[in-house]
Parts: sequence; C-alpha cells; structure tokens
Amino acid sequence: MSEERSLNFLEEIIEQDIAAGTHNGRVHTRFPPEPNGYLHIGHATSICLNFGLAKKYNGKCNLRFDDTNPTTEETEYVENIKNDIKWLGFQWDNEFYASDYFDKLYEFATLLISKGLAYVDDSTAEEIAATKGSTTTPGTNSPYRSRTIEENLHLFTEMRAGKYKDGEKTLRAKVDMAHPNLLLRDPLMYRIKHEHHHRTGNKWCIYPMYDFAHGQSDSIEEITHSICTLEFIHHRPLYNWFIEQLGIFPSRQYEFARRNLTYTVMSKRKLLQLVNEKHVTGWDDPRMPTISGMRRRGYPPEALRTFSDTIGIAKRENIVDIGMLEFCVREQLNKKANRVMAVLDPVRLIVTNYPEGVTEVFHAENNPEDQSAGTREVPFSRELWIEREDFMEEAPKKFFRLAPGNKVRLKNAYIVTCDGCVKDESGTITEIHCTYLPESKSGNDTSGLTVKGTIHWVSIQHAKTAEVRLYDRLFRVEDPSNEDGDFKDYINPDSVQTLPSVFIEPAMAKTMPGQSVQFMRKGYFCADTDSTPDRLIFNRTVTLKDAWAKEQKRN
RNA sequence: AGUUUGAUAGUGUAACGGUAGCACCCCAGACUCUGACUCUGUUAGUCUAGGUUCGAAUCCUAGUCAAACUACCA
Repeated sequence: MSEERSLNFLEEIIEQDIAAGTHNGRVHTRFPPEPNGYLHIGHATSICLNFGLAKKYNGKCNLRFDDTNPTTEETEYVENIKNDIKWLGFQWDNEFYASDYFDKLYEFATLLISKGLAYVDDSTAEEIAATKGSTTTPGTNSPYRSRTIEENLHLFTEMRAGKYKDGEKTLRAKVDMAHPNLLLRDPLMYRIKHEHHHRTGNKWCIYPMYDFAHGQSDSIEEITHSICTLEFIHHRPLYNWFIEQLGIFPSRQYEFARRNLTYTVMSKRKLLQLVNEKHVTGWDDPRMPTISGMRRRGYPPEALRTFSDTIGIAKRENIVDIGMLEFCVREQLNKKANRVMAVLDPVRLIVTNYPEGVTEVFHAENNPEDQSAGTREVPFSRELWIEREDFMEEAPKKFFRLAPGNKVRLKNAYIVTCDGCVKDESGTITEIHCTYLPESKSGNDTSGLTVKGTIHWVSIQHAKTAEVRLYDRLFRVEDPSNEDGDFKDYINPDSVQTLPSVFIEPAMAKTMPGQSVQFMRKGYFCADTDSTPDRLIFNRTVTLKDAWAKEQKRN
C-alpha cells in the first residue's frame, strides 16, 4: 500500500482545469528542445514532467524541435535528442518542428501588420538597443514605427524575397515602448538571416524569433499546458499578447524552477566548452551530466526517472545533492546488476594447504536480490588475486579482513586463516599466505564457524583482464558556476583514473557493451561502448556505500 | 535601482487556518558468505518584525535575503 502522494503545483493546475472542464478536460503537453546541443539531466526532468503529466492524465505529449535559428542548429542534434528521449523510456505522440510552421507564422505576421500591430524597422541592432530604455527609464519610439500598413506589408514582402541584407531590417511588434517589462517594448518578431536551414533549406531568409514562434507553435498544436523553466516567466505576457491579438487557440504557459545538481555545470554553453576544450572526451563522456554521458556511465533510465520523481518540482531556486541521484542509481542497479568478482589492486594470496594443480568450480549466485538471475561458475585454485587493501600486517580491532591470525571467508569458497606475508627488499608485500578449512566449503559448510569478514578474489590461473575506468565528480566544488573566476578552474584533476589491467573472473568475458554488473564490494560498473570481447573496458558507474572507508576517515 | 519570482532540517520536497511530515545525507544499533542490500532508532526546520485569529508555515503589513530579466539566442 503506497500512500497517496501529494500533488505538485502543475498537477494541481491540471486537476483544476480538468474539474472546470477547460478544453473538455483534455491535457496536451510538449517537450520543445532546440537542436543545438545534447540533452542533459536538467532536460531529463523536463521530459519526465511533460511526458509524465500527459501519461498521468491520459493526454498527449508532442516532441517539437524549436528550430528557428539556422545558425546553431543541426540535424545531428535532432537524432541524438530523439535517441535520448526513447532511451529514457518515453514515446512522443507527434514529432513536429517549429520550422513546419514557418508559412503559418509568416501569415500570422502579415495579419498583425494588417491590424497595425507590427512594423518594419530599419534601425540597426545598436539603435534598437539604444532606444530600448532601461529598467527605470522608458524607451523611445523608433522613427519607423509610424509607417503605414501598406508600406509595412510591402517591405515585409521584400524582406522575405531577399531584397535586404542580414540585419538591414527587422519586423517588430507594436506594443508599448514604455512598458515596465522590457520584453514588451516592441519586441522583434523576424530577423533577416541568409542562411541554410537544416530542414527548410534555402526557402527562407527571414526567421521568426523565439517569442514569435513558441506560443504560436503551442497554439497550432493546441497544447493545453505549455511547461517551461522559470527564466521564461517574463515572456509570458508576450506569449499571451500574440495569442490574443491573433485570436488563436489559447495555450497557457506555466513555469517551474530548473534543477541544478551539485558538482557539475548544466548550461549548454559551459558543456560545449568542456567538450571543445577537451576537458572531457565528448558529449557522452561518462563524467558529463548529459543523458548520453550518464547512459555510457551506466546510469539506468529508471534511475533518472525515479530521481526526477523524488526531487519533485517547484518554483524556488535549488541545487540538488548529486548523492540523491547516486542513491537512485544504486537502488536500481542493486535490483538489476549481476554480482561478479574483480580485483582492482591485486596482491597474491597463496592457500598453502590447497593442492597444486587442482581447480575447483564453485556455483555462485548472480544476484542475491533476484533468484531468477541464476548462478555462474567460478574457478578456484591454490593461488588467488585479492585486493591489496584487504590485508593488514598490523590491523586495528575493527579490521575484519586478512591479518595474521584472522579468519575470513573467501566469497563463494572457503574460510581461510591468515598466516602471514612475504615482502621484497623494499618492504612491499608480494605474497600473503593462508590455510583453508575444507569443511567450510560454501553452500556446504559444516565447520560451525562464523567469520566477520568476507572478501572477493580471482583465481590467478583463470583470471582474465580488463581496463577499468574509475570516475569521480567532474568538479571539486559543489557549485562551480558560483565560485570566483572561471568555472574550469574547479575541474577535479582526478575525475578519472584508468586501471589498464584489472583481474576479473572468467565469467565476465562475455559482458556486452552497456551491460551493468556489480564488482562485489567495489561498486557498479558498466561495460563501455568501446568494450569488445578482446579488450574489455568497464566504467565505474558509482561506488558502493562503504562503511569501513567512513570509519577510517574518522580516525 | 525597476519588474517578476521565490524563501520550511545540511539538501530536495509536503502540509491549502487545526499535531510541521517524507526522501537523501548524518549519527547509533540489528542483520549479513558483499563493512553492500535490508531493518530499527536518533539528530535537525517554518527568513525577520508586527498584526488578524481560540488557533498562522499558511491570511495581512513592513522589512531582509536570493534568483531571473535588461541578445536581430532559445
């Protein structure tokens, strides 16, 4: 029995609308990315919101590319965005492009000119900025503001026909140059750009501005609830003004606070910089907060969805602890990922009373959380690799691993007693010796002993190797954008550590790219997209919680 | 400075005039063939000052702080 969750403010609005019979209770949202970059975790929240709301209220959600600026937009981005949305687990009802509406938008503009509500302005960008006024002073009217309707219609036709150069003329809405909201001081509707568009080619040389495209696109699609982030709140009066003056379907805009995450940056500009300046290997670098980066890192889509649900939605400034995301990732992977043994920092363990040349095969359960995951074969022999940190010559009381005289369980195998170690001239430990108890065999233990510690291992003779990349946070500080100086000064120099040759158990040889596993006691790892059976590569998705590490930190 | 938003444990989010709750984190313990998972318990909060009211996180007034806006980007 799950308790009824309280509604977020958007759900409240929608339920009120449904109760009031607005649009006959129909709910239709849209996700409107600009195809000029890759989607990141912030977009994921918006995707979950828009698609989630549509699903919850039996409505629809469109995917609409906001492609009104040919300078920055590319088809490559379109494909990646679609891929990311699908991977997150959502399917749009319609795939649209703002550029689909260029003809309609042109008609709308002509209509506004005819109503005396728009005019062609010859002012330069500088002149427009100069006459805009400020927050405390009103702007002044453009000298071209009083052109006749006929003249405006004629000039606008010429603009479209390509008679003018970039920036020579613009189409502006005639609203109010003294309006306290700067956005309503005769905003630009169209600008001239003699550029090739990724979909309309060279058909147009004038392109609508965001404000003259977004609301009308919503309206054309009869979007009922147009959900966007807080910075568009100032645009809402303009959004409504165009819809009202045009007399078209009254879509309504609602704003929520974008989600920020600790230890990362989210702006497209900054992410692009990280890519271009090679601080990361690409948009899908596992350290990036992009959806493609998180996918490559091994974050499951379910985790991103539950994260989005868990953090909720509101209108206040926020910065969510990345630990919350990592919790959702672990929660999901704990249920799904098979357990395997891998030794990252090896040291040799010799079971001195185990016969030489003998191999014993154990059947290990793949996932204690999921019996249906089955078992796998794990070979055991006299010489094993174990984790260097699992042995201490002089151990504190609370150390439950190998130390002279201590007993531990070798996971899935036997209980062993540590007898000591061998060192080289420099004092480095080269071998650890132990003796095993034959009657403590896993699954058939008659020894009656219980031990405090269990460690993982890999048989030296049977071990395979893999490259392992240990990822950490990309930045050293919680909010790099909010620190003095350049955000790049705060990049974590140790955000990735590559271990070229880690020992893994043979059952892992067939791990497929994208597959997640748990390296027991070490963390969740995901086979990289570049991983092949001949050259296995694993990315650390997230560590396991480590109470022992915490304990040590305290001392 | 103007406009607009907003302010609840460390973080995120509820409570819609009637017991300030949930999740993450932290801490203590139980369990454990992963020091994982799971389970139990605990710490900790209404920006400030007035007012209305039997009763205020919630309503009113004033203040404080924060963010966004001031692109021929979206």
